[in-house]
Amino acid sequence: MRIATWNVNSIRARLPNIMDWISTQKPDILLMQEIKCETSSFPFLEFKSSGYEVRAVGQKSYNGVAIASLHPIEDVTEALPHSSNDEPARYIEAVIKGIRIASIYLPNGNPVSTDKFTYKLDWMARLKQRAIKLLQEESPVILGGDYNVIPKEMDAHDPAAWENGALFLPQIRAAFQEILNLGYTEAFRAMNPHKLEAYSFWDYQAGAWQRDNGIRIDHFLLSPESIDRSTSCHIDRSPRGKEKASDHVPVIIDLDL
DNA sequence: ATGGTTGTTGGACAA
Repeated sequence: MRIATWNVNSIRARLPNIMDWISTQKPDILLMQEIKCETSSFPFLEFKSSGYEVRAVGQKSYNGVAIASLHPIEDVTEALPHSSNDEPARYIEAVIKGIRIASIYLPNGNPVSTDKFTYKLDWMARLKQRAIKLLQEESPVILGGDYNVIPKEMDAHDPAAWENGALFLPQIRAAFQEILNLGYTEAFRAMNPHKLEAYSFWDYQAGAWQRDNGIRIDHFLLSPESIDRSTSCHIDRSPRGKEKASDHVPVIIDLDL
């Protein structure tokens, strides 16, 4: 079982790249973030022709998350608990082959001195509550997506450039660590403890990709029941070098099921 | 310090 997460930065702008990647990697499940379209505008037919069922929750212009799967998607939840009606489209959760799996687009939180930062903290607190609830099922849980969190210094090419930002401030890293402390494992670092220059995002600006000035902010958090079944986790940076690339690349996890 | 880029849109805003 192969599961990938990818912030695609517009599903419509990225469709050829995504279809190309899917046809070679053939993930059983692909979690997507920043589809940047309303749910009704999602290119469901293109995915269906590649064998994928898709459940999406979108909105006009911004945000939006989706789950594409070769296997039946059941028991879909389209928002975090305690969301308001006008909540941005940042969370979708479902059950696939007995795995409870979520596609997460955690708020960026910048600028730090605005309500965007407090919204990020509030969102992380609500995610923690959901994570607690899901652990109680004592079954495989996989929370994948763009967390907008750089966990450690080693996860940034230039940590100093990020130290006062909402992706790396101690308060944010602590909130991320709180979720791990519940009993979740951040799969990439657990399975590649010393790997350096393993990034999942490079800004479009200032030649960040050419300089390998990246950060690792796209993560898989696994419950004990799912980390026990995982065999590897890696990042495929190759899509970042293509024409019309997203600024993020896919993170892939393989499981024995 | 500023600007550098991309996407959605048709001017900012978000990242």
